[in-house]
Amino acid sequence: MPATIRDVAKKAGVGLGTVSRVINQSSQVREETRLRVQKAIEELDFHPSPIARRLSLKKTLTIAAVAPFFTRPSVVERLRGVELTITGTKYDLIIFNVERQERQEAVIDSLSRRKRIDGALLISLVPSQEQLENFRSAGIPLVLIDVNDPQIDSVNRVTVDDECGGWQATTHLLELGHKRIGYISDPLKGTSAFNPNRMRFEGYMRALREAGVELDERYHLHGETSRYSAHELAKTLLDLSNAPTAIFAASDTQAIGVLEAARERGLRIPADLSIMGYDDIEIAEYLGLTTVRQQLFESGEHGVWLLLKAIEESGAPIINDVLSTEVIIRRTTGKAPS
Amino acid sequence: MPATIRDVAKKAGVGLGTVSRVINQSSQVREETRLRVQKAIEELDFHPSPIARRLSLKKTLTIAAVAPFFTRPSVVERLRGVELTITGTKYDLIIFNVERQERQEAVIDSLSRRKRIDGALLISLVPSQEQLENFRSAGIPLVLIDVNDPQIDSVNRVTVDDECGGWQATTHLLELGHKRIGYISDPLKGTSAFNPNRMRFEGYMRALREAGVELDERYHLHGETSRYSAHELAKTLLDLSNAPTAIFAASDTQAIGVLEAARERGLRIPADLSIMGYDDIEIAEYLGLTTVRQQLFESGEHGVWLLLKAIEESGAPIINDVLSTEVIIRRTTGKAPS
DNA sequence: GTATAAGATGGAACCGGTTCCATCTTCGTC
DNA sequence: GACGAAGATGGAACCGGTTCCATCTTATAC
Repeated sequence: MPATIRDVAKKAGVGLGTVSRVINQSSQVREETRLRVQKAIEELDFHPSPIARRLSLKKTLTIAAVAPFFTRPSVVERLRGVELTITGTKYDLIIFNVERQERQEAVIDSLSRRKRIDGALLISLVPSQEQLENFRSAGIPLVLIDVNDPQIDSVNRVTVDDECGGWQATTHLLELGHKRIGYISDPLKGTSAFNPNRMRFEGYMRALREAGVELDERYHLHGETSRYSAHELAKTLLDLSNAPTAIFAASDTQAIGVLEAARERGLRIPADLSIMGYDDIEIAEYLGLTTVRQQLFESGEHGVWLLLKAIEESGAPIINDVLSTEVIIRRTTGKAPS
Repeated sequence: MPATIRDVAKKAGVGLGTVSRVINQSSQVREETRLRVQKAIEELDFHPSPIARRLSLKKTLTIAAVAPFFTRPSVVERLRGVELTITGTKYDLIIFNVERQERQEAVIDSLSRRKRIDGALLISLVPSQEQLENFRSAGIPLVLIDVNDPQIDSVNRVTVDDECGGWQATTHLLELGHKRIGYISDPLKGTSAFNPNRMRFEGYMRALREAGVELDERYHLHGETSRYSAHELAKTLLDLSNAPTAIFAASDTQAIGVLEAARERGLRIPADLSIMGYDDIEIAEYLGLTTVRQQLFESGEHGVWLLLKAIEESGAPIINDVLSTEVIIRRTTGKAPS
């Protein structure tokens, strides 16, 4: 039977209030008493029960992270940031994997019920207005990571400046002398209002505009997210008269499809065609893919900071923390063919 | 203020014991009373506090999974199995990421302190004898996933039949007509006693023996786990007089190094050289790498089953659950050159 | 109608902490 | 040395469930 605070009190010959004060580093204890209690704690190998503390504090000291954990490597990296940051705080982290819509609803509903968690992080998931309202009325602070929907307001968020990312990628290609730059992405107008692709595309356009390059509608193609779809779209681009000399894909996965199409056409990379991805997933390094890196790990870290602040300071302001992006230059981009 | 069980009791005009019985589906309640309580629960939107329940039950209803979460994609897949299986039970899952030795110690020590968790899953991590002893003396059931150390005994485990995997891979190559089959792996005798490579190698040898193929010592090379090291080792193999016509690498990561070496030497794959990996990581599919798939998801699933059994039936026997492997044939293996 | 067993119910005590308030010490001041 | 303020301490009450036991109801048998 593990020792309780009362056992310690008895052994040290003090009241239980005093033991509690020692555990919680209260300054209200005389040094001499503190040592005596400390000694009893060690002799009994006493460890306070986190559950009893939670009940008495009326806090769960638990934070939930909800994410489509395994579908995208980027999410794992974000979670790594979350996990590492929570360690060293007094909070426990419960991770929920959400691969399907119905599970998302079930998980979020169960979390917004009172008394299970002190706060939640939603990663790469778009909650409905109703779900947001449930959290609000339950008084559970929320932080969204990687959810850029402008409709979602008055919720703490950590987002990436995708417009800037699109601009950086395009500018990198422009600086290499490319004028005909293709763009392949997911559909810009989907049922989901959450669309980082829209922002990347805006950045792409701004870069071209700033460089005084004329826009050519034929260069922008949109299909589903898969590599296969990107593969087909890339072939369409390469078959154009005046085909692009560079292609910017809105994700590394799609860039891989483009790489395959180029290989199929016998194009040398980057001599004949430059290719840029977006995300810097693990395979990117192996493939030597030039890409745009988001601060994934840091997004998790910042998310936890925001959440802890929201939990501990009830009047904390709502923050939208926008992280910057960075071009990672590898072997798939080079000077434009002259 | 959320409703408590006492509020419900008052509202329904019953004692609190009765409410508790209704919540816990005890049969000891008259149907009529049950309905009355049910109604009060709904009207008050009452949800029992998991924390109070835990304190009173003296159970944490929490399970920990400890894993080097992000270093290997295979671990993520195992965790997926764990997470999905725990959902739907009454337990919460806390995940700990362990990337360094010192963190492993800190995490495991803190977990084996009483009263934090009801059970733990250690994934792809080798605990010390002392750590095992700590769990045992704290009465916390343990399941090891992907830890094949024969020294570790009397602990529930989910392992993979690596000997069989090695045998299957080698047999696949033998069936394609290869006689000179190289083998590249991590060092077989490391400081860590945990060595699936050893078993894979045993399987490789058994397959050769059974096929009546003579062993050639020069074909077995060992280096560190990286792709770069495998790259170098592969070149050594390919430079042999009587070079192997097939190479079996003990991991997909190492197989990628072999692929690079083959490309560097201008070898056609699989016409000139067949290559097999092990693990079936995500990139393997993209590269068309023939490999050996372990039941990763299932290993997580089985791990949870074993753990729950150990938690709920105190006399449950120790089990070592060995999962089988499967060869995934893709494009890097083919008939031996004649 | 009564005796008895079986079933349903109420609530005190408990799980192991925290906190607040009353009480007791200690110390500085004149 | 007396007095008041500040500091230290003890412990009851509480957090919100579960469980056990005593009590009350109902069903069954004769």
